Amino acid sequence: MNLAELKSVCGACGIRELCLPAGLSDEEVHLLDQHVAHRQSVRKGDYLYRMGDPFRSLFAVSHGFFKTVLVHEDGRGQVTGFQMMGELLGLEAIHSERQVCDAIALEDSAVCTISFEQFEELGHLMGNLQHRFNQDLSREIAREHSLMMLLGTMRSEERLSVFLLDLARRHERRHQSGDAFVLRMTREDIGSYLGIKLETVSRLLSRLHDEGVLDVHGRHIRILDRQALAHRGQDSA
Amino acid sequence: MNLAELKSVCGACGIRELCLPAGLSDEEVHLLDQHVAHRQSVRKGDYLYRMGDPFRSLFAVSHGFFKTVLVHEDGRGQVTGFQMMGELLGLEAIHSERQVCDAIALEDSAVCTISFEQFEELGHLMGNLQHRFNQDLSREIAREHSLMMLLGTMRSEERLSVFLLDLARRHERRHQSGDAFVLRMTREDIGSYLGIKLETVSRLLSRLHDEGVLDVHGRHIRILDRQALAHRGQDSA
DNA sequence: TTTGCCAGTTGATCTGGGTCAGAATGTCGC
DNA sequence: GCGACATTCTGACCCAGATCAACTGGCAAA
Repeated sequence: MNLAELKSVCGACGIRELCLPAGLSDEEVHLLDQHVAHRQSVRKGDYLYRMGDPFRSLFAVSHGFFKTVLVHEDGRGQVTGFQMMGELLGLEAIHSERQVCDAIALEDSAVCTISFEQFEELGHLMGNLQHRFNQDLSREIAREHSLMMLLGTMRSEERLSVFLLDLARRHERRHQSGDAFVLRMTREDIGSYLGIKLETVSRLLSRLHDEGVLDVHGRHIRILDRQALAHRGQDSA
Repeated sequence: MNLAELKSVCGACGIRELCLPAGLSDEEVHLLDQHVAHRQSVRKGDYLYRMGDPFRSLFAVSHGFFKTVLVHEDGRGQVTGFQMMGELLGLEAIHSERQVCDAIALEDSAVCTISFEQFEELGHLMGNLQHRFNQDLSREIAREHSLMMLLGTMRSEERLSVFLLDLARRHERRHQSGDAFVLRMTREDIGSYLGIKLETVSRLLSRLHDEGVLDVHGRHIRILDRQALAHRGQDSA
């Protein structure tokens, strides 16, 4: 890879339309490229950042898979999200000088790092970029509203169904099969995210398997009946 | 009130430092004032906006009290937040053309309306304003992470305690007593927000009253023992 | 190959909070 | 002030999911 290629990371990136540059013109992407992005790899199990680290940059997942965990002072933790390629990490820390949660790679991954200071300057030059970014932040707020609804009103089977369908949708956006995919996280991570215990996750997966809605082999999932999955929990016992 | 006063709403506003203009210079506030804000009153029980309404403006609560409710297609609803004076409404809709939840006044209230299109232009002129706004959005994301933690890991007594202490803190920021205040919302609203049933809210309030932690008379609350309240649920049975 | 260790599954039992019901209290329009 | 309706409180019972526990399988280090 030569210097020119390094200088045009975003422009040549396969997931450009899933990531920050979505909707920007070639020229704008070029500007974004030149000033603010470089790559960094993160090994499975490693922390991209930890609560309390100084906040300087946003990260875009280039490839791989992350989870973010909010750790309470008494040691209890809650998984607040899973991030796939094209998604941003660090949005929740902008208001602070410090990271407010942990970000951990669930497989060998890479991120594009964007100095937030430079990013704000760039947003100032490029109204379009700033507009997209406002939308990204807002979308994250709306996503979390939905999650609050999930945690506040749904029964456990519905929570898991919603989770699996969300994963399917996100895989499809990335031109990967939404019907068959591999879970990158443990049953415990899923449970934490959904506000249920890992045993319950396991039991629910077994049940959906037995009922022919899913094929479950460890972390390999195949969705056999999306309709059935979509209706789980909300009406049926 | 004459025209000059009307033209300088934010500059003269008592809650200026709690609201969007926080941290801006007098000149910047003047610019914000002149271009984009005017007031609108909302009666108790009225909708400020409904899901599906076109999104054009942000709202800042000038005085009064609101709740936002996310309504699921099957009719189930979840209260996603309560907004006091100085707080912004509509952030979750920026990414869309439409409002994604309902905003309802819980008492006679007033809001300052800010065209989002004009606001983005203004942010472009005023990096400082844009920076503050990024922080506001980020703070909202972090707030919702905490709420996910609450909904995902806490027992009901701890949820209610956290809720009351949060209300107390927000009253104090507004130079109102954090020890004695009036709840503007029903037990059902509180329960919806906290992911528990109204009967449980009622029982918990009665228990905290009996144990001398709170004084509860209908919606009038007095916190008698903050320490006890802060430790509820996490260790004790 | 053995050993140890997670991650996951499954069963038995328990319990916090949900559900249902009814009484008490507030609040608002007239 | 009075009637009507909404909100809150309290009790009795129930159940979804937590907890506790035993077991299985896969994989990595020795």
